[in-house]
Amino acid sequence: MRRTKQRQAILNQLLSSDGPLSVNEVHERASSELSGLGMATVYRTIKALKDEGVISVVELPGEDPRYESAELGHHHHFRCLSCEQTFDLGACPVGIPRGTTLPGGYTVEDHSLTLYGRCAACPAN
Amino acid sequence: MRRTKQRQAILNQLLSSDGPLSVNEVHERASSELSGLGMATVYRTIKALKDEGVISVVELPGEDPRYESAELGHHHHFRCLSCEQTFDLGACPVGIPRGTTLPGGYTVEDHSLTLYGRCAACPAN
DNA sequence: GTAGATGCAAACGCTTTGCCGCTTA
DNA sequence: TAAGCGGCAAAGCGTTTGCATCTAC
Repeated sequence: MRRTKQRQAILNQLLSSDGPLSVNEVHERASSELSGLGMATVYRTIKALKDEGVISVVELPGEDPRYESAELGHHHHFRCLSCEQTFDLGACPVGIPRGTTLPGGYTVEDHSLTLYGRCAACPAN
Repeated sequence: MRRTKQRQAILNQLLSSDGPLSVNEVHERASSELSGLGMATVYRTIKALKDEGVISVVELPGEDPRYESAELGHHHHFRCLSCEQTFDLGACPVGIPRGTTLPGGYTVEDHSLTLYGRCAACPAN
């Protein structure tokens, strides 16, 4: 994979963010670093980075897919209802180990949790 | 709202399912009850039922929106990785009350949890 | 009889693809 | 200098809308 200024800008944004970014967010932020950046390039580059395993997809309920470094392990996300930014969280508060069987015969292999509320920068009202 | 056979069929499917249904799933199932049912009708009817508060939207990560009876209270969903059906779950295993503040200053108001695995009807391999 | 509902097809918005000139190694 | 990459514009695809016809009330 070639090292171009477009890819540099896109990867910069993805790796320096404190939460996963959508295609639009990447485009906005990377454009301010490199104006004229095309949308198609962002789509193609994100796809390539994903295929190479550099970034991974974060799917949140009702949101466009977001992308973040693939280095991060199992973690969940917090979405601020005020500023609509999405942040990474550390701890996992879900006490359901792999292999647990729930009433109804559902065997759990994985889970996805998203928390909603207000981030530190957004006042309570 | 008028009582037509199309709406009857659509509502039937939504209320009798044991999990939320996507627009496509509603269309498939309702079509078998009433062939010739148009996609636009399904979209329009679902929108109307939602606006009236009869059904509510269920957004799962990476999935098209699904719809289910609005009567159901706070609950979560289980997605079978084998048959790709989505089921309602009863208990909520997330021990984070509203108002909890997490490290980083995130104040939690709500959450969304989806479990993945195998349903009772799908053998382990 | 009439307002509202349906089905078809066109419009729409976002993502992907084709093409060709430009750039990196 | 040659394969890869970027930008533009066209193609795709799922959802929404306009319109004429039909139907529940």
